[in-house]
Amino acid sequence: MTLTIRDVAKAAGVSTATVSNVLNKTGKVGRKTHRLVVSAVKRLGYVPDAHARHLASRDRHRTLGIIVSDIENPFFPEVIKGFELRAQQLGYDAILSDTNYDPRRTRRAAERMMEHKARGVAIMTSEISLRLIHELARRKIAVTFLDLAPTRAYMSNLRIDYASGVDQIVKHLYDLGHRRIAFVAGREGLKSNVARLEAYEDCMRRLGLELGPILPGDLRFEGGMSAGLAVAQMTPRPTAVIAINDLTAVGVIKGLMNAGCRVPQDVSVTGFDKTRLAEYSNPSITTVDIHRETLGRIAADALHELSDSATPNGKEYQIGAELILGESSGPAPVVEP
Amino acid sequence: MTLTIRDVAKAAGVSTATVSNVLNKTGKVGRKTHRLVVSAVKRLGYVPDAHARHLASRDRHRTLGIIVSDIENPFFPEVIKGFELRAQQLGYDAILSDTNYDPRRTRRAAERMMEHKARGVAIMTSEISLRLIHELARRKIAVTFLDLAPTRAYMSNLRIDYASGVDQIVKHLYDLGHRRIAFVAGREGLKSNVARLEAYEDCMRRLGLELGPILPGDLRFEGGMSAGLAVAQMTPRPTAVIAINDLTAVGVIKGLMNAGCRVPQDVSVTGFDKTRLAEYSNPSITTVDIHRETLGRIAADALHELSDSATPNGKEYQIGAELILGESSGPAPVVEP
DNA sequence: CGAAATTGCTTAACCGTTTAATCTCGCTGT
DNA sequence: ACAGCGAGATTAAACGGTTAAGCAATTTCG
Repeated sequence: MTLTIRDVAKAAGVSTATVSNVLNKTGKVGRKTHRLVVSAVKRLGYVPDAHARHLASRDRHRTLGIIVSDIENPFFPEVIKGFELRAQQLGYDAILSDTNYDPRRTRRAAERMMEHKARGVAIMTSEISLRLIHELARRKIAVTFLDLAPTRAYMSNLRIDYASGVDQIVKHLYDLGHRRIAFVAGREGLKSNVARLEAYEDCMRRLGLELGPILPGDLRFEGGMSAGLAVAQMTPRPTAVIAINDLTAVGVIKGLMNAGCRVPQDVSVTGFDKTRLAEYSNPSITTVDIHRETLGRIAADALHELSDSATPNGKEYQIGAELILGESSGPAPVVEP
Repeated sequence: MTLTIRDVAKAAGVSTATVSNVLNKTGKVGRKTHRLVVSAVKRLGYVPDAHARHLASRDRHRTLGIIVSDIENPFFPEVIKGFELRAQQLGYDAILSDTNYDPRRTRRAAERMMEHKARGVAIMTSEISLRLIHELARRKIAVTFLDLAPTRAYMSNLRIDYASGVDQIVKHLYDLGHRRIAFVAGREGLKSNVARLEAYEDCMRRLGLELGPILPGDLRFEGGMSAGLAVAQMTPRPTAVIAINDLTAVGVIKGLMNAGCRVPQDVSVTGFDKTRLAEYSNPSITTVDIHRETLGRIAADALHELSDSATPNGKEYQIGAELILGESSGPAPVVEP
């Protein structure tokens, strides 16, 4: 019924093996025959069956998977894009699963990767159980994690250089004359958030500055807004606020403005992650870009390397971060007498 | 080497057919044997090979594809989410391809769908050639389009109700007392943009209003900003601006503000699409939500229906739109003497 | 009680490719 | 003229499942 390699073989007057050799460019086919086959393929509009291919050749055709927690989170699409592009370049078929923060769907996602006989899986969510990780390891499926520790066999770790990002922000503010620098935190459970907070504390200490007030946040607009309101009423008031992410920063700005503070004239505000929000909010936000597309690309590279080498030792990769200047940060206000 | 159904069969002391029947819940297996098999599967940690499954049973295991032009465009992630979720519920495996507006990659995407023997493909990009569409049709692969016409066999169309969305915006502004309402356009080639412009003209006419100035835009921040500047300098100045999308609206607001206009006291501004931008920009934007997740869900449903029925007649589906009130629109300023 | 129907399981062919092993020639070199 | 050799093609056995057909044991029923 469906068009198979046999139909092509018949049409070209050769065997299926020859057609296969042409399709896979093994170079074992003579010029004349090659032309015959190619033209038959064209004429019939033949497209090989991916499943049959995968099944018959465990090595030539491979797939790489990526599991994200929430495709709606603007962090991920760029990562996915980088991942897919690189995977494609390396000759892999890429499949994506979204867990939606749901353990059941996370389990399904991992199963899907196994079912599809993925060579490697980039796990871009922290909500994954050890059981699943072990199951992947047992099948010798390469894995990359995001900001997690376990660099064991078949596992590499992608570390985002939050410290450097935070350093750049703090130094930027310091250079602008800010000394009282507040911090609006995110969720305590999240490694990435904790890392940023620690980097902040670290950097402040190194600069010999007193730790500014550390306010709670929720990674959302609302949390930022109440933090902004709180900051506006402090005495002495911090002259700068470092928010855990852009969305929080937008909230902080709104809160400050509602309380009558000008940004950045009275208070400077910075974000993190360089979302579109940072660029288009009003004022635009000074933030940190953590090369997400690069992250995706490196994940693919890492998986490729792991699954390719005979001795699959995990590595640690660093993803850089870069300060992006916006309108939300400016010189510290001159001290009142 | 890899764990196969034969290993499970051996471990459970039954035939592979029985294992298969248990796995597929055909109900042809006795209770005792069933338990035996299930426990063997658990014990060994067996996961069936998706490729072999697909190959062996062309009907039980099916996949649905979705092709988007740019996963970074915040419009798509939600659509994808709705699509994947529904596809999963209907028992399909969903695969995604991103074309990045590149015809070559669009071609690859379509080929991938054919290789994977997708039952249906939701095409969420307008950059697709007729050749490709015909190739899909020839293979009897169901297809859904976005705002395109050709409702033929194996093809359904998803129509976003832009008219209703625009109507709601115009009426909302009208009710607020606005009479001079400008429009900032997008790209001329895009159906969706044209539809919005036409709906605007239509609605203005029905309300007996003079068509406000129609300014060029580029779907981007910059275009919006220069439009905003332009509007600020007009006499008489429009009291409201309808932007083709949220990003443009943000630009318009920035432009207006830079020119000394207050939003919404002097000029009201509205967007379209309800992106995060609308919610978090300052002021937040009055916009139109076009239920994207629903769009994805309906796409999956449509494909399911097409590929399932014996007479695959294309249908037309409507996706609703809903006005979302923000801070960027308010009562028209009182007319100066 | 024996034939017929039902239940539960196995056997083996098949899905559409790839690929190792094998075969067929036309050439080379002696 | 002939053994030896490649290049180029074919044959057939996988790959890991599904499923129609067949068979054995048990149940149903006249």
